[in-house]
Amino acid sequence: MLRYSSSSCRFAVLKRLNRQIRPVSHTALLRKPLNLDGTRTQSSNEDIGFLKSSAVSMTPGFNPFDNSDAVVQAGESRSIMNLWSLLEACLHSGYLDRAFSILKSLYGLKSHRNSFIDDYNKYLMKFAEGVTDLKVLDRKVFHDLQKNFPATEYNDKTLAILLHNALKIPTTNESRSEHCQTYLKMAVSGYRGIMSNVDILTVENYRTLVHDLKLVELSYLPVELRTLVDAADHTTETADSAPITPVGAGNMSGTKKEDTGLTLDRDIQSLKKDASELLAVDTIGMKVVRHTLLGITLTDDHRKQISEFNFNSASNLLNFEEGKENIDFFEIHRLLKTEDERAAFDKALDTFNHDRQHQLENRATDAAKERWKHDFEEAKARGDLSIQKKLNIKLWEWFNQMLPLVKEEVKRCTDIANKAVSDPSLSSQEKKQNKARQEYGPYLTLVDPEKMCVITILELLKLNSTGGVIEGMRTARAVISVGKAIEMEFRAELLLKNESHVFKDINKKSHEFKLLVQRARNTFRSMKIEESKILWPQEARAKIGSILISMLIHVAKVKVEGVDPVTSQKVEGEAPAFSHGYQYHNGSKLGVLKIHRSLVHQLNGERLVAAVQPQLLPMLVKPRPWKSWNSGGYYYTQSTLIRSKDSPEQVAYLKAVSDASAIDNVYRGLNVLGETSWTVNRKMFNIMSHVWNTGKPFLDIPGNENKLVLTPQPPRDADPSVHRQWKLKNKELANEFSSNRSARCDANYKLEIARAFLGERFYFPHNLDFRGRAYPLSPHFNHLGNDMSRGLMMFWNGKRLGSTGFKWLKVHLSNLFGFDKAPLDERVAFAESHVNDIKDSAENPLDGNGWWKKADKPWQALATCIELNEALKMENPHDFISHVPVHQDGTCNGLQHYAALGGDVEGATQVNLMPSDRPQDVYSHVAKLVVARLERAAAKGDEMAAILKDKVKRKVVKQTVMTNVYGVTYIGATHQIDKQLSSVFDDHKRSYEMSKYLTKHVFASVRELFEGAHLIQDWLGECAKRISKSIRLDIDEKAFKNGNKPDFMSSVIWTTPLGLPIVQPYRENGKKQVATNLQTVFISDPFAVNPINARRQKAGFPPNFIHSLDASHMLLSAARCGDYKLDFAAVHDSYWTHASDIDTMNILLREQFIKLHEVDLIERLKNEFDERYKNYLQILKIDKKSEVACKIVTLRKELSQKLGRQFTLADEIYMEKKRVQLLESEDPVEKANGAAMVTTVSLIGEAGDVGSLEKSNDASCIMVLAPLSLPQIPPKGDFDVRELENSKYFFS
Amino acid sequence: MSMLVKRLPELSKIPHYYGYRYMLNPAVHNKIFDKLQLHKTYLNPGRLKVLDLYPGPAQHSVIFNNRLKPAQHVLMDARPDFVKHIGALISDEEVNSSTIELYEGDPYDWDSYTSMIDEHKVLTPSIKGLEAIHDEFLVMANLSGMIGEGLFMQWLACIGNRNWIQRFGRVKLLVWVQESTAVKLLAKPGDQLRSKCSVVTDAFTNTKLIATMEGRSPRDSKFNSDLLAKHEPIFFSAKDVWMPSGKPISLIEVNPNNHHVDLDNFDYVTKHLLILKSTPLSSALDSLGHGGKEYFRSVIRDEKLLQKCPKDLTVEEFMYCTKLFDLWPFKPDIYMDFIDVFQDND
DNA sequence: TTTATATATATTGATATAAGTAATAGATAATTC
DNA sequence: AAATTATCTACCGACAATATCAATATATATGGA
Repeated sequence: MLRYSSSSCRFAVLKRLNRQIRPVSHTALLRKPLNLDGTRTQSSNEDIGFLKSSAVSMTPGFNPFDNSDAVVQAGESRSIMNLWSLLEACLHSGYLDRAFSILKSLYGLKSHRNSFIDDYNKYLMKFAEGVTDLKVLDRKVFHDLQKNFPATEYNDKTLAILLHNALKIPTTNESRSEHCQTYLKMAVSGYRGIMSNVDILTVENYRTLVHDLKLVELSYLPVELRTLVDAADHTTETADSAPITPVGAGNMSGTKKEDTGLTLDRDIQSLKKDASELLAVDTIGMKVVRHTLLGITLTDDHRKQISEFNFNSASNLLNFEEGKENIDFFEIHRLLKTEDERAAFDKALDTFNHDRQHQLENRATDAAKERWKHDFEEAKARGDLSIQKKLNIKLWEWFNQMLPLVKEEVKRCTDIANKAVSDPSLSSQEKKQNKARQEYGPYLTLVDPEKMCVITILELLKLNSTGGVIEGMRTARAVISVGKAIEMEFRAELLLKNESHVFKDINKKSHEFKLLVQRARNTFRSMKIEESKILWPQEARAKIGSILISMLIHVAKVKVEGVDPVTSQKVEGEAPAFSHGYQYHNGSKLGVLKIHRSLVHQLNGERLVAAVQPQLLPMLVKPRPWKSWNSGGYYYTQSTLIRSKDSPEQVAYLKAVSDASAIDNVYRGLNVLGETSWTVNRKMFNIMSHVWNTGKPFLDIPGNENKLVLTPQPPRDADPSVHRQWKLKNKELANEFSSNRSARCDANYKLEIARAFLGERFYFPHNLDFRGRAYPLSPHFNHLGNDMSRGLMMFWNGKRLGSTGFKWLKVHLSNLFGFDKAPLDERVAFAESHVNDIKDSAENPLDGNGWWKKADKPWQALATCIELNEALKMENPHDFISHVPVHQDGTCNGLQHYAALGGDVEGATQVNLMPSDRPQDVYSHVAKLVVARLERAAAKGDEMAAILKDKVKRKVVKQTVMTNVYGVTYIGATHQIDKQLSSVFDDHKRSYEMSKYLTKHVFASVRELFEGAHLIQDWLGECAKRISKSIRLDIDEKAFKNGNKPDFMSSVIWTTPLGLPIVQPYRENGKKQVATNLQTVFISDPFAVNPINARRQKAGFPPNFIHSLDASHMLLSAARCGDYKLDFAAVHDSYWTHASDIDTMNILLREQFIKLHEVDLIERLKNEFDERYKNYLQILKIDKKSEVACKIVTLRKELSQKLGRQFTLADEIYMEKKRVQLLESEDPVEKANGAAMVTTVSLIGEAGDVGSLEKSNDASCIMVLAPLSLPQIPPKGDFDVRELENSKYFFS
Repeated sequence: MSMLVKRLPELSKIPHYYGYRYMLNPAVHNKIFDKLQLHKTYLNPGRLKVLDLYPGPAQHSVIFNNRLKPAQHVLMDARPDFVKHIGALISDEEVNSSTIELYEGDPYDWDSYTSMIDEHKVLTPSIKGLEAIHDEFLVMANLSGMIGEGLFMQWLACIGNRNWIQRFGRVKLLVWVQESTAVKLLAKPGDQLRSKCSVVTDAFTNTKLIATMEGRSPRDSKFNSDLLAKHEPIFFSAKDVWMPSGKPISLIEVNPNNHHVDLDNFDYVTKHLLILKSTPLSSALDSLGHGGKEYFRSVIRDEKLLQKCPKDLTVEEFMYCTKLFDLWPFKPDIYMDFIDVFQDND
């Protein structure tokens, strides 16, 4: 983005984008008669995000990197991030001097000047903590702002800090009042501006200002705090409870009534704390998680709340079954009779869960440590310290040995940071070490050493057998994981601290007041947490990770057995549990951290699935709604809206549009997804867990294999090919073993998490991949998982089936069986014809004849069978309360979007965009077309066609048709088809030949069917290619370092209909070696701006664009379903809701699809491109002998002579840049100068039709710069998207 | 022989073939032949069988054939253009040799040898003992192409294993390789490029540098100057080499020795130690397995050895480490020393 | 006290590593002479 | 400016080479004015 003129404004851009470019053709008029009447026009003009957002991201003043000078920014944005994280680290570690010098560096970065005050404020806040005299503080601020950072102005936050300290530092009342008044008077945007800094001021501060000093009116306070501040005043005075309205009444007002019903006093049955209940069913694995998950239920506080509810409302329903499992909230909830009761229960559960969620996210490491300690002490008490120690005992020992080392290291770091001068007496090695400490020291001193130890141990155990290492892990992965985990912990603590700050110095008086504070906290969590945008540099992560790991390596020992090769005696000894070494892979070294075999065996034996990231489990409460690009999801675990693959560019765009609140529709959709409540399907869980415990393979659960056994080595002098086979065989065995292991591990994770969430209500916070598709944040266990995960979960809320629901449930079952290509009534009939099978499957899932196992998706089928069976047992099945999500899947969703874009009538029909009595099956249709082609060819005497023509079935072409949307290449498709055909032909060579031939026909058939779609696909590809080979005028000189061809830097950027800016992240990977304690690791610096990977940009754009559309469709549909209070979930192009709501959802999703495609998206995309990439240049080859070419050559010669050297491409670009700047100038003289200027580019511009001059193959070409021009939009077919309103099988 | 030169322009039509380069100056070949003193090994040429791999233009084959007069001389190549060329060449009366024959097979493929020797019995070398270099079998090869280095390393392993053609005895190899490969193979303790393959070369063979290409400026060879002094290779000009472009090449003579090496352990130890080639053994040994540092420090008394870096170690010292490694009760499983490549099916 | 040169140290870049090219082959980008 | 050589091969979620040394860039010290 260039900033040519300061006066350009968003409005102009908006207008440009909105203009109608594609003339409405006659056919279009015919197609869209409704366009002429007002209602339609209105609906298509309604902006769902695109217009506003694209305008923001293309305003000339906006630069993705937040500053105008692209040359500087690439370097600066990186150093800013590094300085920030270092500043943050230094401040939290209390290195104020160093922090100040960092501040100076930050001040030195001009591009950062505007937000510098925020950094200063952070510093000031810390600085003030150590100040005991207000005057000192005043002087400091004055001096800094006048002398040190004269170009900076204070803001309201600065004042809030001063105010806070004026209230904190002991002084006379007069002086205090005086100071406060002064600060208040200095307000930049009024008292409100100062008062809004709840992260600085505390409730007590507010109270003093309002009630004691009477300097501020209550109404200037943020609305959420007023009640509390008022209440704080009352309680201090009366110590008695005044009736208080709950804070954050906004979202709770509906339930206020129950609140009074649940008075908080009296008869609190203190329930016995019973730790053993947690362990009863425990296979030792997952204790950490389980403890974290379940342990929190133990506190009396929680029980109190539950029991209060129990006592008052439904005493006979609450039933703590001692010694079994956690409370089955789901069961309780399900059995409640009235809506009121449910609401009350929900509310109590919510309060309870808010607390648990808090614990879950914050106390994970402590919980693990406690577990180890507990086991250790138990063993000690028993006097059981056998050689084969239990794992936890070992871990506890390691922890205890590691801790002093870590503390020592932290101390050294602190010393060095404070001393700063290095002792000359030290050896060069020590000096080097100290230097390194200076770098990582600040990061290492942020988190409690105890926590760091626990994190290190857990991370390493978790990484066992990852990364293809047989008994261990990759070092690079390990150090970064540990570093990241430390950072995460730090950030969680920080968020926690920030949150508590406002409530810090409240005198907790009464129970009521405490509760009030509690409530306020909860609202605050979703309200006012300022997320940090700071990320630690990878380098810092790797460094502290390696420090910690090397300390663990040093202390962690295991008992080992071996055989003395001389005496053949068994020998026992002790060896490090972890060992750092290397392995080769294809001649590249790979750092590995091996775990000793005895420990690996122990880990397998104890089935420890160490610490699922406890921060990333499903949530017990509704996720924090998305409000901005980095605020939403978990409460204390920072997550960003988009999983940008280390692409600061997209983040910058996102920030801009997010700040302009242009993507609220995205948030709405995501929040609906997050609000869907789930629970574990207990029946399914029991079945699976039974199967699991047998250890035998079952469906997609692999069996339990103990250890890897390799084949024996062939004799030394066997032929080399024999040796090779042996090695291959072993690799295969290892591969099989480890993939089996990881599959089993994965299933184990799923089951353990499900176990922990039995009877719970939980939610999935979502975020987006870079194209806008939504994914749950929690890995392992979520509804995007495999059939097993999906079978394990169901909606928390139940809904009565009703007649349509009953029907849809049957259809669903039929679909799960793969019987989804028939009309709906046939699918219903299919289910009905299997009533007995359903009954048998549901009642004897494992011992019966296992009909359900034959389904495509057996686990989900079984879950559905169970529900259907229950329903059928009822007198009126329609009364059955159903929880199973029923799916509606788009048939080839990518093709559906393509067909809508391209307007192919035939294609649209085949993917069910057109109403039809029967669902169309595009794969069969393509197969038919291919056969037709082959027959024609065979008739002409083509032998291959004759052989193939009766071998082409649906299955043969399916994958290729499917992947065609993703831009599968000819060669890739050949492989796919070869896989199918290889069973037909025994000769590999021949089958490959046939595949090559057949692929051509399949491609041609698909192209024929979706002609418009393919033209669009090609067009998208061509655009991407040209864009990624275009040159920005303000290109970095460094980009020219290798010759006359610059590195291309522009990625394809577009805005989705919802306004989400997408930046394709494909760049060359810029990994570098970073030295750590253990080894150097090869990692990429996320802030490096590398040249574009043009190939991937091109190949990725068509599918990504389509995906961005289907993502938009999904989010729109989600939001709509949210409006209708449906429980909604989605897996990209499969939309889920209750059986009874399917009809509604079907209407809504069609409506949204139409809305999405009513606008000519392709045309709009072209406009956006034209706007965004205007003034970009491309390199063309044109005919040497053409007139323009001659002119250019002459000009180049002239300029070269004037310059006295070769006139380079860089010079040409620079010259053109000058011209454009002049042209866009305000000054008429400059403008005229610009117009008069002749550059090589302007010559091309004058020549007009450049395309005709293009020559690619001939030697008689010269390379010239031309303005970037994109190809014309391909013509559109006649399909009208509104047809699908009545298409039954569009989604089904 | 003059006709061979005549053939050159014709040859230049053959497309570039993955980096292979051939010396095409008869004079140089003759010089090389003189230097090799092959008659000292092959006292009875009447019983000598020669296997010539990737002969390409086969100029050297003809020259060697004429001077060595072996009983049988098999050229193995599979590249169509060269096969055609060789076919024409051996039927040319000027060549005048009844002993040269072509076996069409890919020398890269292990099966080519088994089928040629065991199945079709085209070439049946005698089996000789390990006390001396095989005196009735000679293998020549041109591995100057880009796959050449890899193939040579495998042949080296075959020398260790005594399989492949080395199962017939200690068979001498005359191999054209890229200069960089020769440098690697011949690196001595202390050299920058001392690597596993040079240790292995030292351990299994007695290898000599016979000829190498002159650098652009004379004597800026990558070879160590002591090495040049010791081997006194023949220097030839790049102009005598076809293709005109490509990397410089060298000719080495490999004489397998009668080794007694604990192959697998030796392989593991050298491989791992040489990763940290400039780290003193006292630290580097730790990367051999859990507790490596402690073990080796307890068994190696020689402090001076512990302070040496792997790149400075002699073969004997590596053997010593291997021995100690073998005696280590807690040594790691050396057969699990590979990465399980990440690959997902379907 | 200031500027120029020399030396020390940090950063960057190049190269080697292992040793069947997984069972398959064609298009296209990159590099080199 | 042509020919050889390398890369990649369907999208996303996804998950990563390293040791060593030479050469260059930057910082520090020194010396001279």
